[in-house]
Amino acid sequence: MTLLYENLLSELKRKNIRLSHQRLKVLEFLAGHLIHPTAEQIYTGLRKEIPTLSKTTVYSTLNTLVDAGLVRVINIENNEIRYDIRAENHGHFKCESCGIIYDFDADIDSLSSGSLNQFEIRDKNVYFKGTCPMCLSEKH
Amino acid sequence: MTLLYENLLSELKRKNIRLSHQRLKVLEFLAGHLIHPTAEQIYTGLRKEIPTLSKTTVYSTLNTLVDAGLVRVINIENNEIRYDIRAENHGHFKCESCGIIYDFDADIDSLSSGSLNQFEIRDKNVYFKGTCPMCLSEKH
DNA sequence: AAATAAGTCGTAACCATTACAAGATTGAAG
DNA sequence: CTTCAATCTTGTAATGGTTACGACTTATTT
Repeated sequence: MTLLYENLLSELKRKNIRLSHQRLKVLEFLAGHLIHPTAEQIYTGLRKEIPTLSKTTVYSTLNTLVDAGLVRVINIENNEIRYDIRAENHGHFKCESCGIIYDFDADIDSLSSGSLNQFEIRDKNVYFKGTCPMCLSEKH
Repeated sequence: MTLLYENLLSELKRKNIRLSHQRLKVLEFLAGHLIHPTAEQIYTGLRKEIPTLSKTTVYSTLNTLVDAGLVRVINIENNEIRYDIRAENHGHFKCESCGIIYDFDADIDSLSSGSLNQFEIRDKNVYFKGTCPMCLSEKH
């Protein structure tokens, strides 16, 4: 995790993005809470340490990090954006009962079929929906 | 296409969903315009024939059809819901330049890895983003 | 034909996200 | 260290797609 965090910092420096206090804290939160949080969750989580933090800053920082390629957007529901710092190829499973988003290994690259060979692909996403084992067992 | 439409109607009857004028028109629009439209586009498209149509009805109808399993929601951007009537397993490619969403064949079922064998999967989605050939050629 | 259920409609509310402008911070140059 | 311009942060207000709600209309049942 520390390694991940260090890599992110050098990546920011390389792209000439200032390492402000707020940005570092947002990155730290993402690296330390691999729960695909919403902007609201990040905001609430950081307010303890930074009482003056503004929600606008969280959104603005996240957009900056997404543009820089350090953070990925997860669009599963249309009424909330989730953010993910993990870069490796993986899919997301959202439990419709508890709302938790799980990572799962998926060979996404093997999907790109020949019918898209004239297209410039910049981003690949896979998500499933259903019920997680924990919620399944509670239904008894 | 007519075949598709007929199948949808019998499916609605089977589920005891009334075949109101508005619902038939929404279905007809979806079957006749395979462009993954927004609710707004459906609303605008149908107002010519049904001047009294309400946007609320379009949303309500779409939600009914989605719950009945006849229509699928496509969440790619967080600020618009797109609707798709095609049922077969396929992925979506959204061009970030012109906004068009293309279908492409993808063996989505081959993705479900073993790490999800305790999960109840109800819905699988794959979408890519990038630039389509048309927009690529215009960049010259 | 009356009664009950379901569907439609318009308006208003909701709420996550963004726009904007003023004030604060940062990093580089001298 | 100081200055200065560029960038970043903040709060408030706006945006806009979607939903809640209540009145009215249409369909189905008895």
